[in-house]
Order: sequence, then structure tokens, then C-alpha cells
Amino acid sequence: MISEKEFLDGYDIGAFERPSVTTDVVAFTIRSETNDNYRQDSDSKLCILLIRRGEHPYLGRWALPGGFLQPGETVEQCALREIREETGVTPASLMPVGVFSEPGRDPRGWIISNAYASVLSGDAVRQSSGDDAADAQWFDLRFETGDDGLYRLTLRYESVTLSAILAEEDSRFGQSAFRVIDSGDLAFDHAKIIATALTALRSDAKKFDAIFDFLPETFTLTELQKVQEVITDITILPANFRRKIADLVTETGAYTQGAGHRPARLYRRRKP
Amino acid sequence: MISEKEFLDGYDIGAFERPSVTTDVVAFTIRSETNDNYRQDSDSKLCILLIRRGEHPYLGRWALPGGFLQPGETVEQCALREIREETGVTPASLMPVGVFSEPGRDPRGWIISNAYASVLSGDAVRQSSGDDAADAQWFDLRFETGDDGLYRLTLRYESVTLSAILAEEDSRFGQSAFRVIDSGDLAFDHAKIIATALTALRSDAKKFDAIFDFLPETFTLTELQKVQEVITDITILPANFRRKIADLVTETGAYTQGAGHRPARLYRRRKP
DNA sequence: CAAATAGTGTCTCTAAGACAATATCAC
DNA sequence: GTGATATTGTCTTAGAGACACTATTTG
Repeated sequence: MISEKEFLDGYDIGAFERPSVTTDVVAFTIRSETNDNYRQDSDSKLCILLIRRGEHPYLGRWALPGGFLQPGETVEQCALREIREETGVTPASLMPVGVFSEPGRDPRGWIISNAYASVLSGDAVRQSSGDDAADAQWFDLRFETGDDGLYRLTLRYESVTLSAILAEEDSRFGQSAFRVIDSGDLAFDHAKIIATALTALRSDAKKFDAIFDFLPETFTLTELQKVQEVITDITILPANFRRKIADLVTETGAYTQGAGHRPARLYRRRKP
Repeated sequence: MISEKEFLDGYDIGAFERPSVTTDVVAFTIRSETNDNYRQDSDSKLCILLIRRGEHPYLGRWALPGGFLQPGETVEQCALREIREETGVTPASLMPVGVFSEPGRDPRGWIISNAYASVLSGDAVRQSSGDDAADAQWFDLRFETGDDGLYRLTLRYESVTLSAILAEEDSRFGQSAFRVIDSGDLAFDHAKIIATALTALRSDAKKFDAIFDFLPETFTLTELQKVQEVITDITILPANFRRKIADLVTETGAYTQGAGHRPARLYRRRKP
């Protein structure tokens, strides 16, 4: 019998065929649209970051930011690195979405993807944009059910519109799985990844889990509520929302100014 | 500019270094202990399956069942295959636990693991046991917090006791992360995987998500309640439990027999 | 009948939802 | 004052938890 050291010295890790491992990130942010009424607060929209592919395969198509896992890093570190490279911002949160390993999902060969969702504060994104290449863009996102039970995912940036159709496969353990019926010109199986990530984000937002990360350090309760509503597509009465998050925030003592209406208290997330 | 076909024909997927990819499965079941009182119902315990390693590394130590991902299969299929190979049973559920990719977690080299939790009905396991090798055993499982905020994971099978110590790292998005302080003789980072899987199972059990899979097709409400209590370690009054699951089950019309006390209605899970 | 589990009715309390009312700024 | 948002109070209702009580079997 050989020792463990002898075994390891002689171990050939290349004896088995290995897949390539990538990480894809669905980076969410919320952007406000300027309003013509100086008194009215601006509208908000949920966006995700897409990259226009500069090489084969899917040359010229839009895809999620992502890349190959490198030796010495964890998949989480890889995801953070990708986001930083594309946006210059380190995301506040990184939420696992799932592993996508279906054979044939990448024409280059055996490639499995670890998908993460991350949330960037709209503020941070606005400040660090500019050095962006024109092939990285934030797309407005909509995700709706039709009468036929199918889901329609619509991504829009200026004149570019991508529209994918998906069917819900099954949804055990809180996680939904989707099947792509029409990829709507998105690269790879990224329509599926985006749908899965959004579903995960929505269920977290219901529990107030991810919503703080969309906002800067201090925020008003109305801003916070709007974040939740934009994500979940569910409106709730302000009085009730305030009661529910009361324990998760603390007052800063400061107020908003010059908004054309009554100023609002600024809050900060309370450490639990 | 070359075409996509030309690109793919010339693509060398081996140009980058790749990790090996494995799947590890935490297979749960519930076993009942025979009681000396003929009237009293048997006690139940939560168990997981461990395999005694027959080769380096960690030769002779206990480890989770698992194996390398093979070309042409998804990680979920790989997990199911591993469970089937070790138990002869196809699990009712397969729940993603996380990806473990920390450098150095496997002495053989760069190996990342996709962990799944699965639930087997105690019935099915009992029927198909016997052809088991002696190196696959069901261990009783306990997982408790101490006063110091550390967690103690205890696994026991006959005279073998494995006892690991873990610290909770952070717990965003409902998923807890643990750091191993003492692996308690478990192979690799499997103490961490087990702790993470159990935490995930517990939170699912609270929502009645996984508890049905522990039982055969038909069951009594008391059995169902006991399953939940064994997993979550939280007891609840029978009257209240019945109210809460009322919508998730249907009566079969049949009753239990010969239990030394009043017979119980048999129920079946209601398809939603 | 005794021991043990099966099953029901109902009270209380909390939290969610609905609604109404009041407060405060910029212009 | 007007238009907008901010903030609070309270009524109603749904559901969780606690308790007390009744029902049914086997030995």
C-alpha cells in the first residue's frame, strides 16, 4: 500500500476529460428617468448589463458578462472580477443563481457556467460609467407572463430590442427553472439565465434581502419602497411598507432638500 | 473576418487550464428506532449517507458520495447517478446546495464541487439496502449551536462518531456559509457541505417543501409532522400543524391498522 | 378501563392590508 | 394657496400559536 503522499505525487489529474468552467453574471441596477414635471419624482426602471460579443461564437450578439474560471480563484471571486472589469464597480451583493451544464449549451464544447446575480447601486454605476466601451450597455428589462402561460423577457436599449420567450419548467425549492422557446437573439442560453436570476431576485426582494444594495448609503423610505416595487412588480401601500421595514433601518437625522415637496427623512440600513 | 464555423473548427478548448468538476451529494433520510413499548410510536432520526474512502486521498475517512462529472451529462444527472449507484434508489428530490471552489479544497489539485441535497424515503432505503457495501453507511446527524456561537455537527453510526466544529460565516440570501474549524475526520471540506445542506433543508422544511419526500406515497399527518420536527428541531402543536398543511394533502379514505391506539387517516400529497 | 395516539373547536395575539387624515416643503 | 410627496393612526381581517376537549383503537 502506498502512502497518501506517494499517491498524490503520482496522481494525474489530466487522466479524465474535464469541462471548461465559466461564470456569468446578471448585473442589476435601477436607473431613474428624468421627468418633465419638476415636482414629480423620477420614474425608475430595472436594468441589466449586456455585452456585445466581439468574437465568435455569437459574434455581434448581446451576452451576459462572464469569463473563464482561473486557477487560484473561487467562482465567486471570478464573478466579482468580471463585474469589476466591465463596470469598474464592485457589487454590493452576489447571489447564486444556479449551474448551467446542459450538453450543447456552448458551441465551443463542454463548458458549464456558474451564474450569479449581483446588484449595483444606481449611484455607483452613474459615477463610473464613461470609460465603458460602447459594447457594454445597460438594458431596460421586462419579464411578464402571457395568457398562454409563457413568459416574455424583453430587453431594450435605445433602438435595440431583444425579446425572448420562455416556458416555466418546474419550480421546486423556491427556484424556478425555465426552458427557452425563443432566445430573442441573446447569446448562448443567457435568456434562461436572466429569467432564473430575475426570479431569484424577485423572491429575495420580497424578503427585503437585496433591495438595500440598489441604493446609496442613505436613502428615503419612498426610494426604498420604489426599488422593491420595480423589482417585484407589486405595489403596496406606503403606510404598510413603512411598518414592515421599520426594524431594518435607522434614521440618520438628515433630510432630503429641494425636491419641490415635503422633505423626507434619510435612513440607513440597520446592521442586524 | 472568419465565419463562425471556421472559428469553431479552429477553436482549441484545451488552450486554457481547466478544473476538474465533481458533484457531491448529501443524501438525507429518516429512520425510525424500534421502541420497547408496543403502544408507543417509534422515534425518528435524521440520517445522511457517508462512504468510507477506499483510496487516497483521505483513505479510510468518511466522505460524501460523489464523483466526477462525465461528458454529456448535467451536474444534476451526475448527482442522481451517484445516489443511484450508492443506494439503488432514485431520490425524490434534488436540491442545489452550492458550489465549492476554494483553492486547496482537494489535495489532488484544482477540483470544484457542485453540492446537492437529496431526500430519500425511509421506506425505499430500507427495501433496497442489503446489497450495500459495508463502506456505505447511514449516520445519525445532529447539528447544534453552542454558547460560543459555534456549530457542532455530530455524525454517529454504531461505534463511529465524527464530530466537526464550524463557524457561521455570513448568511445573505437565505443561504448560510460556514467555515470549518475542526473537520472531525470528515474528508475534504465535506463538513462544510453537510452543514450548508442541512441549513438549506431546514429552511425548505419550514415551508413544507421537502418533507413529503421523506415519506412513502401515503402517510398519516402525525408522521408528516414528525418529519418536519426531526428536520427543523422545532415542535409545533398538532392542531396548528394540521391547519397549516390542510391544503397540501388529500385524504385517501384508508386508515392505519393495529398500532395499539386509535387508527389514523392516511393522506396523499396534493398536486398543486 | 388504561394507555396511547387521532382529531376538533375556539380564544388570543400579531401582522398584513385598506383607508383616512394630517404635515410640510417649493413655487 | 396649490401640487406634490411624507408620515401617522386605526379599522379590519387572515393566520399563527396555545389550550381544552372529544374520539377510537388494542390489550
